[in-house]
Amino acid sequence: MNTLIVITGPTGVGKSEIALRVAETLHTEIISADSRQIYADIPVTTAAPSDEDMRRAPHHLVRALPLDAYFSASAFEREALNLLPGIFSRCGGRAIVCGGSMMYVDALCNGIDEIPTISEAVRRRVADFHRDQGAEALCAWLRNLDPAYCEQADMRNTKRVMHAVEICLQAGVPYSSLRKGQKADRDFRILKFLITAPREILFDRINRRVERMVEAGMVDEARAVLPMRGLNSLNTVGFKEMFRYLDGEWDLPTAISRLQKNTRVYAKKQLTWYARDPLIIPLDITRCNPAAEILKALGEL
RNA sequence: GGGCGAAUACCAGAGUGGCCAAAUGGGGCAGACUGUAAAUCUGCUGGUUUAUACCUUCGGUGGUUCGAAUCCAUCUUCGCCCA
Repeated sequence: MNTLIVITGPTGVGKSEIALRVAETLHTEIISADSRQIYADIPVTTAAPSDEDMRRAPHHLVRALPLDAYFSASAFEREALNLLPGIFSRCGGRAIVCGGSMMYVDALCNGIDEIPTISEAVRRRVADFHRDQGAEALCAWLRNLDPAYCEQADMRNTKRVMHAVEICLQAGVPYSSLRKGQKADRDFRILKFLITAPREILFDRINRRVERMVEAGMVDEARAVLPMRGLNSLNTVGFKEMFRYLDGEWDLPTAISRLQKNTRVYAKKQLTWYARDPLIIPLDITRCNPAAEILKALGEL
């Protein structure tokens, strides 16, 4: 049976290097599960794999899309499922997925419900309604369209409420009727590893990595994309802080320390998400050699 | 030496007699999560295992008062001003 090796974990923990080592040893390829590294032109801020990394092992879904391209967890699922058969056949039945976008990994491992893609017209209609009528009216609208979803939804999370309304309008049926929550059957085995480190060590790595990013030209990268700041791909830890620096709102040291802090918060959020995954195998970088452990686990199959 | 001002929870900073365990922001902690997810949202943040409850807090000490972070006296420290 083919095996998918999933290497995930909080930002800055060192997933990429581990994935590279495993890929080199197994002569296989890496699919990136990263919602920001998939965009081209922002490699510094997203800590995307370097050209050198890409020479060490073939990468997929990295530095590939223009910043204004739409992408999502379900698009990732589709793209990854399309790529896997080729990689399995080229690489002895093994492939690596490496990345910290929790929902992407989830969509690939467990599947994600079939939901229509929202048209630009619907999106605008809902956004305009929210702008003109406010959040409460939006909730009332959703209660009308899909009372069942409202029972379980966090109605204070306006973005989710908007999205639910969009889906109801686009699909013509209540969103809740599309939410099956059914686990997908995959025709490959999944081995999922969580690369972790004690909090102080992880946070220290993050702080230092941010400093390295700034040295590597993060400010220039942000300046170059500043005119496109409204794009979702740039609604990202790193750009948010650098834009405020470029606006003159913060000085550089302030922007850097806020960026470090926001990255730490993001890492914590990732850890919270992974904590509830019963299938994930934790590998602490201070207590083992993760690449070796992964190879060992594969050998035991 | 004289005059004035300030001292509040991890930090900054409101509060100037009861509605104050004390606004707000930052920081910290915890959590949610099926479609742009590095997004978005939530809770906690003096102690007491629960609390519309009790206890200990607003620089120190001593007062006034039924009641003080808030008023008075005094001390300490820090700013500013006149010498």
